[in-house]
Amino acid sequence: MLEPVTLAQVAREAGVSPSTVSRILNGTANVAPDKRVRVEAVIARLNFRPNPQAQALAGGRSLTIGVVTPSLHSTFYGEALAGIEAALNDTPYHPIVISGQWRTEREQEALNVLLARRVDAVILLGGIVDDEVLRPLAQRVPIIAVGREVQGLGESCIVLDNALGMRLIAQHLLSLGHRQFAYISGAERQSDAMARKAAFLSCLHEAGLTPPPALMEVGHYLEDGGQGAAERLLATGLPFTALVCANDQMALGARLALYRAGRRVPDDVSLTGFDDVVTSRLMTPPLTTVRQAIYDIGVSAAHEALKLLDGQPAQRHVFTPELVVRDSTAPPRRPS
Amino acid sequence: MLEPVTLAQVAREAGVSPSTVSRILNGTANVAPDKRVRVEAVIARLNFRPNPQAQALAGGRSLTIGVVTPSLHSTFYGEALAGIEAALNDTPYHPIVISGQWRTEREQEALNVLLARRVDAVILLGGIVDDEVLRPLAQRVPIIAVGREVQGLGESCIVLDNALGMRLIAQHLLSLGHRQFAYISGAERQSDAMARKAAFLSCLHEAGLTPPPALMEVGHYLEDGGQGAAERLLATGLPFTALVCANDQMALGARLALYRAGRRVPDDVSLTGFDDVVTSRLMTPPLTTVRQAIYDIGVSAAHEALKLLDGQPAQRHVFTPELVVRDSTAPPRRPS
DNA sequence: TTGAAAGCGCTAACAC
DNA sequence: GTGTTAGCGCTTTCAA
Repeated sequence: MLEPVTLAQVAREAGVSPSTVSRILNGTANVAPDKRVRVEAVIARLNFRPNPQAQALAGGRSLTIGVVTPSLHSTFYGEALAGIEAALNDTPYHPIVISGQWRTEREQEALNVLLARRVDAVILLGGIVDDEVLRPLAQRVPIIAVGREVQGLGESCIVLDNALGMRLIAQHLLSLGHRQFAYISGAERQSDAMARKAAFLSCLHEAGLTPPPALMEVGHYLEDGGQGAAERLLATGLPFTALVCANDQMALGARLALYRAGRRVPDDVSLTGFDDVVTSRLMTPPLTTVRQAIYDIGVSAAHEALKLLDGQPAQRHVFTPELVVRDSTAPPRRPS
Repeated sequence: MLEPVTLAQVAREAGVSPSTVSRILNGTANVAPDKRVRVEAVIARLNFRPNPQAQALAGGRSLTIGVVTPSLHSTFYGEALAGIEAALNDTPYHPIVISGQWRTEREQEALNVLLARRVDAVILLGGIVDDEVLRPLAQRVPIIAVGREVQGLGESCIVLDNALGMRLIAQHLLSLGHRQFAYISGAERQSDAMARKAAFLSCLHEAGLTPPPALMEVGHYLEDGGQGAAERLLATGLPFTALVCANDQMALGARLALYRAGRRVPDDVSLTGFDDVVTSRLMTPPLTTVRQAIYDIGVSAAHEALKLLDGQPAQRHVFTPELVVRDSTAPPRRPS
């Protein structure tokens, strides 16, 4: 195992002091052109890269940004991670990602690990950990929350207009003539899940409709949850011509339940999602949903983190969703 | 921003020297029981966690394992990442993941960044970077290659029996009575893609069949690639009753092309994948494929990396795939 | 068994 | 502009 080159070696070879090399590396101060040229040549020749651990220790910054995601193998959060990584690409910062695996205590531990690693900032993707936990943490490190409102975190939340998104879906289905709805929600403790559900219900109320409680199910935003919920909905025997899912992943699970039950989409049941993850356009039939520019949201989150680190104030973002009509919705066969 | 607790503070509060605290932390030497108790109490009270940067600098190990993945939002590699993360969970090591975005130069850069970060080992998931690049790297840091053979890397490759997997698929379709096949392959430069293709062709030859070259397409292992390839296959006008895809993601894309073309699955065309990613059982119809325990492969990769770091020799793993028959395959309607 | 002291590779005052 | 000098928080000889 070859030993890595150090800054001291570079300095020696170039006949300058370590500080000069450091200054050139960081642009901290002016350096005479001839020395700069000499040093840069040596750096290139030796293929020198500064040791980030040493930089972190000496500089008090670790040049890393911690990211907590509920899951590493989620189509949805995966896109956000890709956006974050891309946005950090041309900066000295690097993301370090830990998953909370949809469990509160794991998420807590993930945050602790990141703190121990002395990350310079934290980006929290969704997540189920309590606001109470986050607030004290925000005293130790700048936090950007994505897809959730954290009371007391001020402007550093990046959210989607969930109510608008769900209204677009509901109005689309209502205008197709649907009157009998079933709904699969995310978990109670997730603020965006509650926002979507509330918007759905209020839209229906405005149209003079109230879905029976038995047709309001919970699927925890996961594929399996959506499948189970759809199975329970079908088992009620209650009629519905449209099945509204609070995210695309649950719609995918629900699709399987409908397939197994022999219900055709959209002929027998119209199906909708929320998020427009990459795989939704590949479903059979392609899914009508609401586009949440999750990759861009990831990019924004990274930018906000960088701004915070640069001493600038964070700026609240509210992304606007967009209806994407595909083949999974159609007028009900027998309008009731 | 509260200042983190340091080892020196702990030592002072407990009335011992820093070295003693360090020894307790690392189990490096025996410590008198009473001091140990006192120190541990202080650690707990102050919620002290050692600074990993400082540990890295002083100890010469960064306690991180670099992971290079082609993509952060891939159902397939996402599972592997989850496996790696889980396996490292109860160790002092942490993964740091960088994506190569399916581009050689990015992958190279990812490896360089990880080296600069002084990772203690590297796990390379698939990837398209040349073996030539990997071999010198292996001198600087232990490397585990997953899903590809790297000549010269010795035992530290974890692979799947691709030939067996493809044989299972081909034999399944042949036994259903299919005689007219189309095939969508991964890229030329990926050794596993070539292994699967070779196995497919040899299986067909044994059955006395040779698919026309126009029905052998390339889809680069991605959804869009599969869709495009399937569109080109359909455009040839040549008949085929079974469409074999070298991975599930391409099968998903191909499914959309078939849907758009009005070809029913499996009535008009039987469709198969490879990998059994989590979403394949959720396709409409659920996909017949070959299961590659990718999560477990991730776990193994992490274990091998830990063994290497522990000075033990790596051990070559060859995982055995398993046929998973679902609804996307059926006998051809008009056996030709 | 324990403490003192040196040093990991770098940055940042501080002088010159 | 540039070099010298202290550390950053930890581990690890080396003595005691």
